[in-house]
Amino acid sequence: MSRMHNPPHPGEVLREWLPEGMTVTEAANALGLSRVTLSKILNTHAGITADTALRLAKWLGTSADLWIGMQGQYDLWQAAKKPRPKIRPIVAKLAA
Amino acid sequence: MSRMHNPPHPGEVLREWLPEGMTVTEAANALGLSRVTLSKILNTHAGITADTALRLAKWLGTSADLWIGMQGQYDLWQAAKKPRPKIRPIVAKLAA
DNA sequence: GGGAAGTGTAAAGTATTAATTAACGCTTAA
DNA sequence: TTAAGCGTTAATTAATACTTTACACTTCCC
Repeated sequence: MSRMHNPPHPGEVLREWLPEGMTVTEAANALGLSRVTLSKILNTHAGITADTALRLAKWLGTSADLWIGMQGQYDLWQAAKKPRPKIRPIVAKLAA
Repeated sequence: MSRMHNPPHPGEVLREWLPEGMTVTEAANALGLSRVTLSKILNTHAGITADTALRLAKWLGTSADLWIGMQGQYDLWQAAKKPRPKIRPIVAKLAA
């Protein structure tokens, strides 16, 4: 089902992965990103791209999937908040 | 693990969900998208956004997750093909 | 033959978003 | 007081999705 309400922004989660005492500047350098870009992500002002997910995976030893999946959940949740035209289900699913 | 090599573009998969005989034009109308946009998706010339995933979910009775996840896998695979600076793992994970 | 419908694609325009570098003001620690 | 780190803004560049309009092509049907 993959239910989840109000999934966290990936940046919040990434925060928890940064080793104690590591500066944002250091992390940005390690990832080959600018300090501004990483700061934006960590403060939920930018999202994680496929490219960034791959960098995080290499750096942290996680799957890239983890990050891209998290971003997807977040995006879906945000998009669901916005108005959208009513869409009629293609067929009334008749089970019985 | 979520391993997958060469994951299909979501548009290819969407193709299979369209009922026999339904025209692209009809499907686009049902989804509230322009014909051009849907055609691009089906021909793998555009991706599926969170908004589009929600429309597909409503229309087809699937989860939105399915589509956004598929797009994520596709994006990751494409991104992985491109060059990226070498990134040193943060710590050599010493298990023993 | 000739029209109508459906399709793929291209072009032009709008909007969003991620990325960069440079710069500013703030806080904290030496 | 200086230096480092941080968050944030601004200006720029680059993608990408989406729209409408338009064109060329095929297929089907009279």
